[in-house]
This record gives sequence, C-alpha cells and structure tokens, in this order.
Amino acid sequence: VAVTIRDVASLAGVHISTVSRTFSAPHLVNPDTRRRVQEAATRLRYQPNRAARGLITGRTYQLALVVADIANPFFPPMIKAAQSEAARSDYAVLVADTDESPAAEQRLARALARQVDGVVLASPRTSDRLIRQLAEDTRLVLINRAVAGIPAVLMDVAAGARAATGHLLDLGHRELAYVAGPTASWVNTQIRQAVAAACRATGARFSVVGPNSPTIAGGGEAAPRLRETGATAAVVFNDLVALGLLDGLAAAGVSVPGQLSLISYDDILAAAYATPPLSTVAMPTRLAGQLAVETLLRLIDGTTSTRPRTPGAMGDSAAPAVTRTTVPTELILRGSTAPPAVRIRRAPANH
Amino acid sequence: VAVTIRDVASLAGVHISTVSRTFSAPHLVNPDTRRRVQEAATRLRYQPNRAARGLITGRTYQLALVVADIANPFFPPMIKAAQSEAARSDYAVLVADTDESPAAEQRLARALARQVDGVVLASPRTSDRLIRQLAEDTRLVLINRAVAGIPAVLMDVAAGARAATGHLLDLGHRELAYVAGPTASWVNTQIRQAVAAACRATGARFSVVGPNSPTIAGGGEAAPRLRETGATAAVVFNDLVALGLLDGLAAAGVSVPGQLSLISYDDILAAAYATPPLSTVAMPTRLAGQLAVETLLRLIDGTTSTRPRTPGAMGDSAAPAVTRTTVPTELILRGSTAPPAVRIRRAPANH
DNA sequence: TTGAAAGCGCTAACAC
DNA sequence: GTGTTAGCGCTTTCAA
Repeated sequence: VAVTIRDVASLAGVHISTVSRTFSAPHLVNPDTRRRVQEAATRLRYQPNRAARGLITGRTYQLALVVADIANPFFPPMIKAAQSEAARSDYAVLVADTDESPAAEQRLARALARQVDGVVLASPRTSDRLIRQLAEDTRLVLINRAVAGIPAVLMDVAAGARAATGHLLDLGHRELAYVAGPTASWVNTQIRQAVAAACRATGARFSVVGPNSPTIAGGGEAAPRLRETGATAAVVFNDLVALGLLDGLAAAGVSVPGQLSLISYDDILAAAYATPPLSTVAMPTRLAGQLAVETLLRLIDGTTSTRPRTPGAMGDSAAPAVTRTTVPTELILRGSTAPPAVRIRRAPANH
Repeated sequence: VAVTIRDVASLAGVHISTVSRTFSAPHLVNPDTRRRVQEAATRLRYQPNRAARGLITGRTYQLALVVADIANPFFPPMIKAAQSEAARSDYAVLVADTDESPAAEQRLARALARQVDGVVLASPRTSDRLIRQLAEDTRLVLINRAVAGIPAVLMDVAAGARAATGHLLDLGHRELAYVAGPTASWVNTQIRQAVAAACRATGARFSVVGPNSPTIAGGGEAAPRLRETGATAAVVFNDLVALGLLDGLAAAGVSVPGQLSLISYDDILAAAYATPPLSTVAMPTRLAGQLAVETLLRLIDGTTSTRPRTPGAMGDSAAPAVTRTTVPTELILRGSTAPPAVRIRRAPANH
C-alpha cells in the first residue's frame, strides 16, 4: 500500500530528487522527464507523504479550529467556511470541541499548536494571559475575542446591541434586562456594556440576569429570574437561550411579545421558526470563519520558515501591525418585539 | 520555539533514545532517569513531534471525517461525538465538507486517506466501486451506507419509515407520497423502499416526488409537485425539506396537517419549533458518530503495523467478520399529522 | 538500563 | 537539468 518516492523514481528511471522536484518545483525539471515521472506516479497512485515533507519544510498544511461546542448552531457555518477557505490553499483543518470548558480549551489548543501550522480560537473562554502564552507556541487568530497584540476577527456585537436596544426603546420600553451568557465570553461583555450604556443614556432601567449556560436549558432556568426583574423587554445572549426563555415564559403564562419583548443573537435556523419568530441580531459566522483562516494563512506565509530571522537585519521596523477585522452584524426584526403592555407586578409567590 | 528531543536530552544529560523511551515506553527506563528527563521536558515545554513519530511508527494519530455538509444540522452532533470519542484515544479529527458533491467527496477522501490513520465517510454520495477502491487505500468506516466487505454504522431508517407509514395508515390515509432526497443517498433508498412496501402491503396509493436537494429550498420546490400527486400524507427525506415544504404549502394556502400530513427525518432543533411542530424520525447521529470512530480505532489497533504480515502464519482463518452495526431510530409524533380531510381535487391550473 | 546507529519519506543545498 | 548528500525529529533494533 505504501508507495514511496523511491518506487516512483525507479519506475521512471530517475533519481528520487527529480521526483521530488516534479512535485514541489515542476518548473525546474525537464518537461519530458516531468511527464515520465508523473506517469509513473499516477500509475502507482503515488502521493507525497505530507508528514515526511512537513518534517523538513516545517509545514504540516494543517490548521486547527477550536470551538466551544460543535453542536451549537452558531458554529457549524463558521466551521464550514473555515474548512472551505483552508481547502482553497490545500490546507486541512482539525476541529476540536472544548465543551465550553476553559481547561479543555487550553489543553486542546496547546496540544494542537504543535502539530499544525496555526490555530483559530473561536469564542475562547480562557484568560488573556493563557491566550497570549498560546500565541508564543503557534500562529494564532482569535474570533470574537480582543487581546492586545493578537490578530482577531471580531463581530460587531456592540453595534447590534445598540440597534436592538434602540429598537426596544423606540417601542416605548423603559425597563430593560440583559439575559447574559457565560462570563468569560467577550461577546457577552460587549453586549452587556452596550445595552447598559444605551439604557443609561436614555434613563431606562437596566438589569442583568445571569450568567447563564448558553443553551436552551440555560434559558429555561433564566425565565423566572427574568420575570422578577420586572423588565418589559430583554436582550438575550443568544437564540438558544431565547428559545429556552420562550418555553419557560409560555409555561408561566407570560406572552411574548405581549408582556415581554425579546431580541437575541445569532439567527440560527430555529429562531425563524419559533413562536413567535425571534427578532435577533444575525452574526456573520461564515464571513468570520473565512476571514480568520485567510488571516492565519497570511500569517503563515509571511513567516520566514522555522529558522529565527536575523534580528534587526532590516533596521528596527515598528512592531508589525496586528490584523484586527470587525465584521458587521445585522438586526433582524421578526415577531418577538412589541410595545410594552400595562405592567402587571405580582407579589412573589412564596412570601 | 522548536524544542526537540535533543534539547531535552542534553538538558537531562542523557542520550536522545532515553528521552524517546521515557515517552513511548516509560517502563523501560530507570525511574530516576525518567524523572530527570520528565523534568527537563516540562521545563522546556517539550512535546514530541507527531509528524516525526508518525514517519517511523506509521501512525499519525489523526482521523478524517468526511461529511456532505457541515452546516446541515444533521451532521454537527455526529461530528461532535466523533471528535469526542477520538479524543479519548488521543486522536485528532480532520473534518472535510464535500458540499454534497460526489466528485469532491472522492477527491477529499482520497487525499485525506494518505495523511490519516483512517477515515469515516458519512452519508457518502459516491458509487460502491469508488468506495471499495478507497477502502484499499485506508482503513474506512461508513455511516449510512452499506457496501459489502466494508464496516459500517447504519441507522435503522427503514424501521423508522415503517413506523411513520404505519402511523399515517392508521390515521386513515390511503394516498401517500415520499418526498425524496438525493438519489445517491442510501438513506433515501431505504426510506423509499420501506414506504413503498408498506403501501403495497395495504393497498394504499404511493408516489414519489423528487429527487430533491436536501435543503429548505429543495422542499420549497417540491411543494407544488407534492400537491399534484393528490397525496393526503407524505414521508419526507429530512426536516430541512419538510420545513421548505411547510413554507411552500402555507404560501399556497394548504394547511398542515389539516389537508396534508407530514413526517420527516432527523429531528433537528428547528423541527420542534416549526408551525406545526414536525413529526419526525429522530436519527441517532451522536451514537453513530461515536460508534464509527470506535470501530475505526479498533480497526487501526488490529492492524499489524505497516509491515505486511506473514501470510498464513496462523493457518488460514476465515475472512475477518466485518463490523456492521445498526442503530435504532425513533418516531417522534408532534403536530404535523392528522386524519385525512375530505379530498379536494382541483383541475391543473394551466390546462 | 542505556547508548549507538540506522532509517522512516521527503526536501534542499550543492555539485556536476 | 539531474544526481549526490545531508538531515528534518523521532523510534527501534542491537550492543554494551
């Protein structure tokens, strides 16, 4: 099964280095010879062993993509786009799932860092310090996390939050809440701050419910706590949480958007089919995945092999500009928002 | 950045082979020495280079998982489970997306085959011949495809189809249709045949609409053709198609389940939130992903390294039994099925 | 228990 | 334009 460069060489009647050249620098080999070699290679179904090649070139032609939860509908389009962009440059992508665990994230990223040419860390949950440390081990691009000195693709969630809050305010709401996601999430912080700022600017009341697990179950648990805030409208960390909220609220007899308006994030498929259909801030996950890989690939290309470059050779240039791209989000209005109803304040049931 | 076995060796004051042993066969090295080596390794943050190791052991500790469409909600749970099962054995997973293209599937699988220890082909769209050929290049496990001599994990979609059709028949339907998916899909054939057989056995009328793209758009296009069949109930290739059908039908003023009952496949999240909520055959994608990797890993372990084994050494044993596992599906009844209404047959609009 | 040496499959100077 | 040689980082006989 294992056909090597040597088999091809002997079949084609040339030296192995000629075979090697035929594949890695075809222009350096005589067209006739090249043809002969290629014929032999095809006949033998030869494909260069990438591990062997990588050992010497220092390139594995592999990328790693580390995400919090593959099964969360937020990620698959991103994974797909990343994979597709990588494939265009003949790169394969290793996908790792951290299960929302910071420890797993750190462990996986570290382990992967050594066996790939670069890693994309999507929505990381570890500390800036650990991320910076990781960046010393490998070429690193972040998605939805800003760390000084590290290239990143950021989604403009704050703009989304301003649009969402603005819409709610325009509708006449004066008591808002933010139903939060995981504390370690950059997106979570961005949304919370933007919503809080918008409320502060207009004198609306603002409260936070959470942190919550970024899942339907998390939303279910948040539902009673959201009601307790007395808010008439809420911005929600993501659609999954909003879906859980919808279930919990319906079970408690609270109508959406009649008594409570909701705007969440992500625009997953189910959001459009929920009852009511969820107004949501669509996230450019495809674009982000593509750009992250693009950035990473550029980083890899730009690096002078594995050898240390002679320091100061070109004079001390300024610190290289770190690519930080921000991609736009979009508020999609559906059926989960309406003007506030007359507020009904009930006494807590158990007191 | 690149710390090698040599760095560790010199720091620990031993030969590189001792360092190697410390990592790959610790019991062969003196506890004291081992400790010294480990200390040095930790201090240097040394991790063995897998590519180099693989070059000699013939193991990459990588698996490839080839799917038709990462963004199709059917696959992510499978990918997640596969990745998680692989991680338990310290394997990484390369995920490739074929975009439903048989050509891409073949190309990707072939390319990946050489750089990993084994590949899982999920819902393949290529011919048996090509798949068998691929199996000669690598260790291969199929999901939802039966090819003689190749290990596979199959979901019992036929049983699901019988349950679905039985339910529809019990409700009183006598004119059924199957809204098909891609022709090259094994699942598609299984469902079609099972539904057809059930109809034949009871004398119900049966027709097929399709093939269709396994997407919402595909369902939208199928909607008018489904109406033309005069069926009062349909089994649908997957939830995505059913969702598209729902849109198309609603636009045409056809009520579900009032005028038309629907049962689809997969049980994606959006199915539960659709209006009406879709009755569907849940697919054990997690389990399948896990089992496929388990099977593959066993296959890899069982192979006597890369060297050819001495033939007939143990006497000619019978051809090794090929693992074929079938995992159960489950019919989930929600709101998209009801007894048939009085049938309204309209004359075709354009004649 | 450890060291020495060969070599996995390939690329990259360098010579011819 | 092609062959020679060295060697990437590691494992694995084989001796000591």
